[in-house]
Amino acid sequence: MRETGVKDRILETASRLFYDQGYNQTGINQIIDEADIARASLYHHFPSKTDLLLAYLDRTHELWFEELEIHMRPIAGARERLLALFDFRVRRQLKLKYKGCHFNKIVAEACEDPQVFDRVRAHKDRFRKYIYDLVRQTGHRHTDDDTLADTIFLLLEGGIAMGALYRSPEYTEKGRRIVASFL
Amino acid sequence: MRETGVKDRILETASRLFYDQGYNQTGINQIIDEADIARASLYHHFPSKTDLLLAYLDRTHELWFEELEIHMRPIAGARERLLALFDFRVRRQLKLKYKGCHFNKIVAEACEDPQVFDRVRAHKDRFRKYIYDLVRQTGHRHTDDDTLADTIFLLLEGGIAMGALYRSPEYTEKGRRIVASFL
DNA sequence: GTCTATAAAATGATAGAC
DNA sequence: GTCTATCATTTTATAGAC
Repeated sequence: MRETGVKDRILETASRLFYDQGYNQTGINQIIDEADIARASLYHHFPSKTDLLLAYLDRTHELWFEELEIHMRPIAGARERLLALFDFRVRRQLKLKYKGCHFNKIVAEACEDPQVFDRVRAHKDRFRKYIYDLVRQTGHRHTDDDTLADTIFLLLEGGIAMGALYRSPEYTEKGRRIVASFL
Repeated sequence: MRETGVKDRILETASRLFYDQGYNQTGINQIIDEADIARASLYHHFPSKTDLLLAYLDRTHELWFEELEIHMRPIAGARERLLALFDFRVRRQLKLKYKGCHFNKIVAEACEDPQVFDRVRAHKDRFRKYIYDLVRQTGHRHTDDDTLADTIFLLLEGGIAMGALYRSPEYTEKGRRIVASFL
């Protein structure tokens, strides 16, 4: 069993469990069992559970934007691309069974660790910038360039949160229709 | 020490800790210590930690709408009342130090208990209806009565979530400005 | 109803052999 | 680097005296 294989399997298993069950409800023992690795192997690669959490956030952040790029690649036109952000989120909700935003979930678990907050903020900041750039391309040259971008961002965040509660994409879809009426 | 006094003190202490630290990160022992009651007294009034959680949700729900009523009472006019919803949320964010929505936090902690989900949905349903009723009073007799209400609801939810992340009321305030431009 | 003592299991993390 | 055995805490919950 190659080292990288083991390390990856640990991180993949931990990622799945952290998202499905919650970080605090996932014990080290369960990760060891389900990844089928030795106890000491986990602590060799990740000295503490917090290190595993930070690696989870980094990995999820990377995968998130990779999937976004794949989704957005074939879509042309700033207006259509803005609406595609909602489609991207709806598709993810379906795929992930409406368990909400990976990052907001971790913040909600009352983790006070500043390293965690920094990573989550960095993730949201980057996505917000992505929206802002698209809005500018629509030709909306009003003073409220940013207001439109903020609206889209908040509707997406609200839609994901309510999707997790109602186990439904309907709020994200409502957000899409609202934005479509603006553009 | 009267029974009701003990029971109330347990629930008050648990409520504070569940919100500040998170439900899963709060142990029964800490509640017993900080409420300064006997171990068996807690289990007498609340047979399990889940019972305590359900009582917390019920209590928070009641207090939430009581505080909303107090905030809204002096405000006249449907438009002003709709905007006052944002002010109410901003004021709460300041008071509660930006720890987010009590109810969304519990859902995010990956509690699968249907009794929990039912209570959180009931809370959101009631607030959503509150918004819908106000929107109808504005005279907005468009087909998109509900769309406006949904917009307000989602902007509020997104604002609270981002408030918890950025420890700032700015996103809720942005939501207010967005809605003010509609009305 | 409240008390203390304790159970039974799970937690995150470490030691030392190989 | 991987293994097994184990530690010290902490977890939720119960028993039985008063």
